[in-house]
Amino acid sequence: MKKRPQQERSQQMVSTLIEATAKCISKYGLDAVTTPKIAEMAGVSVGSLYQYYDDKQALIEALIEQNTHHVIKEFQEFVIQIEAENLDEIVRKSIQYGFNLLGQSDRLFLEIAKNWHRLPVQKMVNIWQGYFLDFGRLFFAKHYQSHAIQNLHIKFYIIVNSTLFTMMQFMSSNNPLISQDEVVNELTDMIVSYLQQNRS
Amino acid sequence: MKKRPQQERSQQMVSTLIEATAKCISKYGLDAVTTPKIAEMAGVSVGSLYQYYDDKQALIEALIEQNTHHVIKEFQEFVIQIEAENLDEIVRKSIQYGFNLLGQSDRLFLEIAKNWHRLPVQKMVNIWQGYFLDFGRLFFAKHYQSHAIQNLHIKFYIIVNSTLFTMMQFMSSNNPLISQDEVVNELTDMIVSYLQQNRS
Amino acid sequence: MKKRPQQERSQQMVSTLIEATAKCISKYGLDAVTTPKIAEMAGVSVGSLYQYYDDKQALIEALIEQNTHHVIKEFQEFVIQIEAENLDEIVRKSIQYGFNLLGQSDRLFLEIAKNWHRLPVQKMVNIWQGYFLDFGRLFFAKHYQSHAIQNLHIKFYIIVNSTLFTMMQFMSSNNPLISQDEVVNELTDMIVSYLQQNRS
Amino acid sequence: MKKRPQQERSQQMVSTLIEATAKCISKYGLDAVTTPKIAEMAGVSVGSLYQYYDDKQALIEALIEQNTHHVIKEFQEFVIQIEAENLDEIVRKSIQYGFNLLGQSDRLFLEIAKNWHRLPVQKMVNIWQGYFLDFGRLFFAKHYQSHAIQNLHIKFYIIVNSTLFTMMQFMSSNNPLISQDEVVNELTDMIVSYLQQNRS
DNA sequence: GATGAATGAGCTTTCATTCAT
DNA sequence: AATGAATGAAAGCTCATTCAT
Repeated sequence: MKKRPQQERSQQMVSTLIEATAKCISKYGLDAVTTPKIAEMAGVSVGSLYQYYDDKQALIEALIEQNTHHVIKEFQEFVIQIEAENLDEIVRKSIQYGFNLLGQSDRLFLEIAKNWHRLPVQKMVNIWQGYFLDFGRLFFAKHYQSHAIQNLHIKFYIIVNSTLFTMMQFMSSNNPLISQDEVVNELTDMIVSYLQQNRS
Repeated sequence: MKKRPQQERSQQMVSTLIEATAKCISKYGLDAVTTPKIAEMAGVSVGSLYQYYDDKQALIEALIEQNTHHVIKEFQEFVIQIEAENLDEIVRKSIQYGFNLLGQSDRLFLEIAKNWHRLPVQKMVNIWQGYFLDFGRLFFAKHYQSHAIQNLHIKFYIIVNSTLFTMMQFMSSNNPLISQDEVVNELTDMIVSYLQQNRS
Repeated sequence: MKKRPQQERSQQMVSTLIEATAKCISKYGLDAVTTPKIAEMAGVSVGSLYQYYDDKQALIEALIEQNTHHVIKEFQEFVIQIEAENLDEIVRKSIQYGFNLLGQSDRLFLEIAKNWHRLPVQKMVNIWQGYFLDFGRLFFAKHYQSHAIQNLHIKFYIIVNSTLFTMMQFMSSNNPLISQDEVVNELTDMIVSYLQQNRS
Repeated sequence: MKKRPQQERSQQMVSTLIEATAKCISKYGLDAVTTPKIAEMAGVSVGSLYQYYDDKQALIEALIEQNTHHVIKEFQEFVIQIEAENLDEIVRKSIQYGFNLLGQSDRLFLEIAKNWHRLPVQKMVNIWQGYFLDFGRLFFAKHYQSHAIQNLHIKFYIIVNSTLFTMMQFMSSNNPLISQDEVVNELTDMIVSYLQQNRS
């Protein structure tokens, strides 16, 4: 961030700008977002935008970062309250939760997901993976003490990427031959069988 | 396509343009490709480009389509000559093949993969899935006659998307903690355990 | 230059653009010249400007260069036809010629002279100095054979810079206490006495 | 100036602003100086800047004026203590002094010199000339009583402008073929021979 | 008086597309 | 059919200046 705001209304401005950016991405898609559009959506001048962010990219990154933290926090709270000792159920509910997330918030998450490689989402993915990894270790320690799982970090890398992209792809293409429930079921099956493979 | 070229000269032009587009994407990246650059690379005028394609998008679509057919054809030939009756080996070799494909061809496939959602790749994915589906049915009919696999088309939808994106993500980010072999192994494990789940 | 024009009308365009740039500098001053103004003055679109020149700076440089060559050529022709074997007269007439040059052509030369250090005028100055140097050597060889002048290149460096800037300064400030003729006289005196110093 | 500050606080502010302007010109160059940068450098708000100066230009003018007075005063003190009755030596030492001035003080004087025409330097030049004129009259009255020098004010106009610009040009361009000492020598020669011309 | 957030006209530059030749 | 010069809307960004606090 370019400037550490010193008055309260600056905080307001930062919020307004990020919110406007989110709205613009939802409305126009990431490719068509422009600084004039963001400024207009925020009801401020272009100049103001550049008082707070070095450039357009910095603004979008701020949005992503803010969102990631928000989403992960919510997801953590969600997972904690899952009352399931069963891997299948945890996975299924998590995927379900992910679909809800992608489905709400207009196209925002979808746009982010689709533009993956041009956004600083790697950071976000790493956080997610780290989180899953911790969670996974705990879970497996508790339920499958006998066997430590090999390569857990690679497995989670593969699961996270596979799942996110398949979900995103499904959401963007409105495939009429497959229902969302089916995708949830099958993804769950895939993940669970993968993790339980070699397990007695 | 604007025009169904029926003369050899036109066919030649179409080929040249598509080839030039491929080279430009490889050289500059999809974002930086411009019609003047393509025309220059092809050694023709911009005007000619627009004689054969309505717009830039149409030209890129043509490239994708042509490429898909080409790649699938090559892949089919590759699969046929795999001398393996073992699911694990088939999957492993196919993924290996995919990595080779992404790795070679300059950046072309990688650029396509990364820009997935902005390209008419759905068509391509559908073709892939159709192909896999046919292949899968044959394979399972032969080896696991006893049990028809439920939801095979969904399973392949999930496998194709999961695999392609994970591979692409791996190729674009140069993750130093994970090796390509590990990704091949784990993806293979995931797919195989998924397909063999519920199987005695 | 960005593009080697391949059609005749391109040559026309290049001329038009340079001419328009000259007019704009004359009209608005170098600081206030903008690409839209140049394009408008030329009666073409901004885009055309960028087809022929990489950027605004390149266009201005082209103008300077063209002008330098033009002016030096004219000056050479002027000097040749001075029928004077007398140093004083040659210098006086040259300065007179310079004033005429600065005085005509709207403010163009004046603006160039004033913005000296931000323009690629060094090249131009070097050309001028080289020219003067050759001329000077010939002149002194002819008239003052007995004594070679020491440090002729430095002397010309000092004379060229002193004269050009004093003239420019005089032209821009409209000093009411000094007349142009007086400046011509005194500059001539200074130069001549400088060059004839130590001479019997 | 917008406001004649009569309180000490204001005097302080004026000084601070001018000093900050000088620092900014040294640091960024005249072209890249902005009012926010000046305010920041001064440790005050932009608003305050505009409380004391109508606009950026006025502030820079104030800096120039203050500096001129300061420099001239120092120069006077310098000249007084030159113990030389010889014109050559006085001129030489003065030019030497000027080079030291341009060379020190970061880029400030150089920037001023280079941007000559956009700054209210005329006033400064006039002051210099006035000073030199007085000095010159005294000097010539003392040493060359017999002949009053004609056109002394014009001669000094020409000398001041010639010298300042040649020095500035030399400082800004780092000409590798000419040394500073040579420039000092030749300028001195030029000025001295000019002033002593027609003198027995 | 002092602040500094907000402004917005205006700059340079790009590139898909057109159309006279 | 082929050409490529010309287009111009629109992008990202800057900064002197203002004015509500």
